Amino acid sequence: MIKITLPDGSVRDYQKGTTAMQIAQSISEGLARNVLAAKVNNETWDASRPINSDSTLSLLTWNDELGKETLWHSSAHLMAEALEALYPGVKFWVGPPLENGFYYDVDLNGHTLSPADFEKIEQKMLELARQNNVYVRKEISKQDAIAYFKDKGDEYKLDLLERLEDGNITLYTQGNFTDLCRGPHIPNTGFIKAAKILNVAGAYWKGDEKNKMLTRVYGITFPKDKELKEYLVLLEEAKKRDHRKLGKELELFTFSERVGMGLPLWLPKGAALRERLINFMQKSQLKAGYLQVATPHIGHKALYVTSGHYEKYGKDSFQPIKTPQDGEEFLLKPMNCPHHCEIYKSSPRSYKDLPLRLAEFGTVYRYEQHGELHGLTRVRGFTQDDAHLFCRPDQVKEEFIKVIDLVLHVFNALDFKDYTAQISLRDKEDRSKYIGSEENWEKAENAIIEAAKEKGLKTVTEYGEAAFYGPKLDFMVKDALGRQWQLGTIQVDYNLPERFELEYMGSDNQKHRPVMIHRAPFGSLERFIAVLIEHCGGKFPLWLTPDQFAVLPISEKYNEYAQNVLETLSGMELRGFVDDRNEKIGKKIRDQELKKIPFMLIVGEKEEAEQKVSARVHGKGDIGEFSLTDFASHVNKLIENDFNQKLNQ
RNA sequence: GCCGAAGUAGCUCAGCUGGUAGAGCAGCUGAUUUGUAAUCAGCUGGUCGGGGGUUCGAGUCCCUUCUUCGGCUCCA
Repeated sequence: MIKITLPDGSVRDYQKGTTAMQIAQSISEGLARNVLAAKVNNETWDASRPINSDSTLSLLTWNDELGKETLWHSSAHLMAEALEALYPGVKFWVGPPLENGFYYDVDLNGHTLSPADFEKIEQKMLELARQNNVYVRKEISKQDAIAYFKDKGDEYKLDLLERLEDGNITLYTQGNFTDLCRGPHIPNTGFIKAAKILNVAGAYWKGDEKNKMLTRVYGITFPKDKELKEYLVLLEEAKKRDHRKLGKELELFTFSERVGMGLPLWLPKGAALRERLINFMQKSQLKAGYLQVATPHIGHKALYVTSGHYEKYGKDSFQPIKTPQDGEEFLLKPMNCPHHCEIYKSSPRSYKDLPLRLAEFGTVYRYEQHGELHGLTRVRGFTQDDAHLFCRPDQVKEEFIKVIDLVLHVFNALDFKDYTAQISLRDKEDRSKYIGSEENWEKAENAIIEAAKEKGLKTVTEYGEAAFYGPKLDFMVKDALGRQWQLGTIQVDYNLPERFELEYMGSDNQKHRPVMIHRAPFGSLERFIAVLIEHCGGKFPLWLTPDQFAVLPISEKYNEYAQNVLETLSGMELRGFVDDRNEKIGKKIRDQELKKIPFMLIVGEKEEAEQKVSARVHGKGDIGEFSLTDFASHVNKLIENDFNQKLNQ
């Protein structure tokens, strides 16, 4: 007999070799019907795998992340089986589960796949699923595994096998499909009741652009058809929040082929929103002891040779601009730090001057590959809320922590709760990608790790994500469709001060080298606004929104009063406009609702007589009559409360 | 840059197997003077992304190029 400890702490005795599924059955039939996999001593196992020793056990269902993961992983196998049935000769690389669904990388062996084929694949998957085929686990010797895939002619699996240790190799078979796989899997294909192929895309084999491109087929499955329908509705809703769509609808920004791809043009409403964000940041920075500087859009090539950027990115940047007569080379600035280093150098610095915090909303230009451009989130010209802090080595941690506070202040003010703090360190394998001494990197990486720890940030650590001159703490936020983007970034840098030979006079009357911290809470204003738009679905916070109100006269007879209302409210620092089109009030309301204007102020005979407005809230409806001063204080109070509430969290 | 898909009026889209472009909204003009999510009528508007080709004839077929979309690679 073995002792099985369940999550509630209870201990039960079972026969040696009992499976999680049998244990589930012993608890309740209903539970057994929903068990997808099991966690045995903290390892995820097949529910059908015999347990041979005392263990802790939790049963995984669709409600567990790991349960979902297992179902989707098994679904990838099911899709592979369907693909193999439909397209003979396809070869398989890997097919992992994702946060939402799964994919499989396949070599279609000359076949092509397009959205028109999706339904066929879905149908095949469901047909196979209905066969309730069991996922059979089989431990196999490396030799036999190699023989199997050699016979099948699947060189990708052979490549995978090369790196696996003998004695640790398992195959899973369901129906007619056998895959090299660590598992675990759901008990049988019958758990998969709904399937949707989402899209296909190319993906380099092993993620290396020198390799062949495989076809990545994305899909998602559910244990109930209803859940698939709900998911598809959710996807549609998410698409409505896409900043590219809303940016057009709300007249925030546009692009022009003639101006050039990836070069956003800010329309008046978008520019106003941008300005407001800049003001907000400037105020926050002023309080935090920053000094505003301004530098030009180009810099001499020598500047970037010094910084190391030229060597690292010279080929992949916009190429130098030459002066007509002496052929001097200038680069569009891809970042502000070299300019700021020169500002630092413009005068001798004392230890008493530090930290020196130089801030600039600097517009920078980077050559992004054609296929990379994406709305406002990936562009070729963008504005950073950049600043560089020059400090003494003993100030690094404190300064770093202050910057974290500033970033969190900004995220809080804009209600960004769902972010990931990512510590981006060097590639463990390849150090050739970075400049600077081992010692400096050690110091910089430790500074970040310690500061993040001290602030109690929940972090994930990614190796190979550091900048070439230093490690970073990046704040990642997801867009409407779940794609993750880097917004805020903080970087500790011991290298640029060395390259620019930055110095300060210490209390010991000796020259010392300062440490630099690069930081940008928004990161890029363009990207930040993109994520902000998706985050609030175009319904911006009142303090930020381009137009806070629209005055809607009932008929043209009240246009003049409407103008007076606008002027009065504008005088009270509120923003809005008059909709004096020759339209009925219902039409005006509808249009301004669609434009997501927070307040609609309806004025007619009664309002004019009483010198009032009838206010209506976006998405809610009529909230009654206000005098103009009452309305202004109502709005200001809402803004104030909103801020206090958020910033006190 | 790579793989795949798409590009028709300012916007959203229709246009079957090739027979000389169509709707709604927006815009303009007029009527209406309106009370809480679309007043009515008329009009304007497109070298169907660009270039080349096949054909008697191309939005539709072929080639090429640009842009956009979904990913991959990259991201100072």
